[in-house]
Amino acid sequence: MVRSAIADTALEALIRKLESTSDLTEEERRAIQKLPVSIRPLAPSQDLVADGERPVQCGLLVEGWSYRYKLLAEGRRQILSFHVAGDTPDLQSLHLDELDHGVAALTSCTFALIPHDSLRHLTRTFPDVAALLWRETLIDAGIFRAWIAAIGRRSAYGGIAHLFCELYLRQEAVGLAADHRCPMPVRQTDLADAMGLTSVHINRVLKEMRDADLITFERRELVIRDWKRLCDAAEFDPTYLHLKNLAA
Amino acid sequence: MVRSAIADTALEALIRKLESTSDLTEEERRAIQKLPVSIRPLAPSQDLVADGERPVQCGLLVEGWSYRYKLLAEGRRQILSFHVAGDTPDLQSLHLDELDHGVAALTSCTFALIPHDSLRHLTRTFPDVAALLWRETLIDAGIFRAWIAAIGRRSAYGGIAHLFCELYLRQEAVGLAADHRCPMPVRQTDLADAMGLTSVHINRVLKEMRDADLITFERRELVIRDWKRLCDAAEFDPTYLHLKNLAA
DNA sequence: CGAATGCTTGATCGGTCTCAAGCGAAGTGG
DNA sequence: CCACTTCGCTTGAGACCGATCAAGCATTCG
Repeated sequence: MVRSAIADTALEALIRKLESTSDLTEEERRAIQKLPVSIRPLAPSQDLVADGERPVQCGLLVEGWSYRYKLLAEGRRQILSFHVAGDTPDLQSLHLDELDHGVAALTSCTFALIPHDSLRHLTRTFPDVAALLWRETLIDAGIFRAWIAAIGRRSAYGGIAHLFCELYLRQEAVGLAADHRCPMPVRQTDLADAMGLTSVHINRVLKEMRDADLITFERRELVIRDWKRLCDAAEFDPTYLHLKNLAA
Repeated sequence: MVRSAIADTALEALIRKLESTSDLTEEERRAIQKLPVSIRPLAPSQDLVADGERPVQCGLLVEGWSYRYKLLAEGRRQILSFHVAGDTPDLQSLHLDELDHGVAALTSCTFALIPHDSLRHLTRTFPDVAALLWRETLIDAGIFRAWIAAIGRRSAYGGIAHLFCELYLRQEAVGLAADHRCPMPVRQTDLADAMGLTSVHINRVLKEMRDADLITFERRELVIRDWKRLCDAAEFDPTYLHLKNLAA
């Protein structure tokens, strides 16, 4: 386990995320800060963990974007969620041995890896910290539920709008975005695999949204030109994200 | 809190479910048995909890079927999951105050309600029990992920086949099904709202599956006439259910 | 018996897919 | 510094899966 500045930064971010919901005691904070951490940089489309693996550690995303995915026959891919700094996309491996999906880097990104052993010891010692981590996985599940409704009962237009609303708010919540603009380093094929559509159709819908002056893109950044109308198009209700400060 | 035979039965079922994964100590078992429980029968399509509510208890399904759902404009409905005896469809309310979806009865059914306070006390006292309940919610999330891939990147035929595979195995795992036949009290509209399709199309696909001699229905019971071919059509991989005894 | 509910089927429509081609930007190597 | 390749975005034409609208039928239940 290498102890580095980036490791400390990662754990600070984790603490801040947990404290955004609830207070930690000094003791709990210290215990988290003392977690052993190793750093793992990933190149775009490289796997953090593959489908079927049995990880012995959890990845905390420190920088860049990653995504969860499943592969099907004939090269079909379903993206299950996108992740930004502060997320822990394989936290569930703490209690489910075998992974039912892969986690890969969307952009170049950096993970902080925390051994299961240490996390289990932490959660056994501090039930309140366990509850907070549990809560993180529950919010994750809420995001999946919203994703199901986005794909299942929304038009392509509405579903994509919903995704944009979510990704903007999640980034705003952790200080990665403001002013209705946020990083959006996804390719149109990624959007397609997220929404269960083809990239050709994604392209046409995005053009429609641009023509409607809802959004624009500026160098891998999403610019939301009319937040209210975007939310309406998405039938967006942010409850499921369980954010404290809903500035937007 | 009424103490009744059905309450004891409900908690026994919960204990059996938790023990199917891991062992409980005598003390833990006793603590669960002592949980206060009230019984709540529901008529078909009646809500256990509505979207936006802040429950102060969790429902353990004792008998019958229920489902999670979200409503959208113009009467659109997305069903997020189906539930059978032993499931706890609003367990997440233990750590997420506001519900982001409704839970309703599909058939007449019975819930055992356990106060959050008692569950919190239990999980704080017994970290291993907390871990097991946490695990339940993680499997739930895995089911959502599978559902996303079923809707997003499978044909109607494949998606419905996937749903049937899942619902059969989940029932088999808790002793509610065997011999490739299981209760399936869902109407075609329910299937439609689960898969993001119309009931008309569901009807046609079911006819196709019957014609292919994959399945039949006998009085609200699904009969799987060719498990292997059904799994193939579904591209079904049961890993995500994390079942111990995969007889099928 | 009538009403309600859910299943079935037909005809037609439309949203999304498929196949195909062209374009621009960003590397990469000579 | 300029081919050359690669990758992602864009657009068109035609096909298809699933939606919509509509009607009839069977079963259940009051």
